[in-house]
Amino acid sequence: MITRFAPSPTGHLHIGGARTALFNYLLAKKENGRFVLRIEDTDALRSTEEYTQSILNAMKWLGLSWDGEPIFQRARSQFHREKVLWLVEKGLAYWCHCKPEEIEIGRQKALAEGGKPRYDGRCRELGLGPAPGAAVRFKGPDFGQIGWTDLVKGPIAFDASELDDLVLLRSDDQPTYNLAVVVDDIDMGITDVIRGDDHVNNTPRQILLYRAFGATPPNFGHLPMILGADKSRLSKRHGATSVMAYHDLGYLPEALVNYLARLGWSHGDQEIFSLKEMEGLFSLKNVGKSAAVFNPEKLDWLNAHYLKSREPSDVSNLLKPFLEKRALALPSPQILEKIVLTLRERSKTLDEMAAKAEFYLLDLPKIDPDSAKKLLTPQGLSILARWRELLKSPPNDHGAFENLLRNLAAELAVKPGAAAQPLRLALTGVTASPGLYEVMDILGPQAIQKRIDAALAYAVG
RNA sequence: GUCCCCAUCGUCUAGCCUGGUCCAGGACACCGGCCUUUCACGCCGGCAACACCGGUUCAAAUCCGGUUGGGGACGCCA
Repeated sequence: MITRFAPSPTGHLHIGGARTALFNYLLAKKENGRFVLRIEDTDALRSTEEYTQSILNAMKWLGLSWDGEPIFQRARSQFHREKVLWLVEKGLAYWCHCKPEEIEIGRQKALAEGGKPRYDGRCRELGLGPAPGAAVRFKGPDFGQIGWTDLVKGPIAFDASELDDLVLLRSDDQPTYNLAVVVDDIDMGITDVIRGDDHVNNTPRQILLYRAFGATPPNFGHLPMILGADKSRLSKRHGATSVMAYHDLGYLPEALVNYLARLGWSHGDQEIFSLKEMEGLFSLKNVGKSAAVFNPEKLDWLNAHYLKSREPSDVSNLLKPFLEKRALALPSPQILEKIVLTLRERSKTLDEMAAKAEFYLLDLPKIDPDSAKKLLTPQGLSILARWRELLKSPPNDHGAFENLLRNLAAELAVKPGAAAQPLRLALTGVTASPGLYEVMDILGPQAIQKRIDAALAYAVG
């Protein structure tokens, strides 16, 4: 089995493309086949080197390694051209001298009259030859059915009369998508073409081309679209759509891969899958037929899960760029790991974790004014003053702090929570934070005193 | 408009092929509770769906037909 992912470098790798790539990758792995990458850069105007690199990077980040070197389609245009000419020679394609503008007018008219816009084939039997501005069209059948058993959707059939004679070679001598895809898929020995739903309409045309070339068509499988919350096709206005945008937001590749896989595919009730595990489990039989809505909350949940289950040292390293982006000084690896340990159950993304880490890394935390108003009251300040005394020598384990807190609460006749909050505000600047013992363990005795002093001064000032 | 595809909780889905074990299971989200120095995490519990109509059958989420709704395609883009 040989599968392929064939993106056109006219944009960054997006969510939909990534899932297509993932399913092709998974299928090849499951069947011990090959997964190849082909860059469809035949649209010279819109294809760029930057996008090509961006797509390759995104694939690597996701862990979707391909076999062999990527194939660049543009480099093969001469080969494609020869194949077109061969078709003309065999009488399976013909030169068309129609002006694109004229055809466009006919198309608009047909659409306006409620019909299906299609080329009328007027140059078909004219026996025209090459000429400036001429294109080559495929000579399709006039009747009959073209069908296949789709790997995900089951039997699909089109009437030949629905298909017009598609252009194979543009008037600028460049091969078109449908031609290049078929020629390359044959040449590369692709056995299974797994792609987006939006290609179903191309499939009968491509099957016809396979036949014209005397080749057996591969298996086709069309994956349902991914939709936004409003059920329309996922696009920029639904938020981040490029894979690397999720990287920048602080998502882990395994979370995104896991999420994308479950968008359409399932294996019973299981929700958590590693890429390796899916490689053994994947099957197109378990891919649904209907479109799926992209749900960022579930992605968040998965990301939080992986943030918690990955090695803290790994997470520390991944977190560094996000801290740097916030211009925060990096602590020692040991301290950073401790910080991660206190934050990973409270963060959905690395970026959120970096934001939450700020109070540790700043010289003094930013005191939230509203919380200060509530907590740095005369009573709060006296509690804080007591803490200042008590913490001259900070507790050296969780139990010791627990005792300190309970004793103080008893002495002041308040609940432990009430005794703790002023200290929390002094140390972290906010009222919701990791456990106070863990925070103090990370800050160390000097910073503790400094922060308490600053909080006492804050209230006074 | 024409053609193609799709239709189970708000969302992702299991079940559908091989009808009864489904007054429909899991997950996210949401709501309640427990735990608790705050917030989270975790644990426990709850809310919530077979689009509609007809047919086949002793029996339909499951099979068939239609309706409605949604998506996609209709390029000398890919």
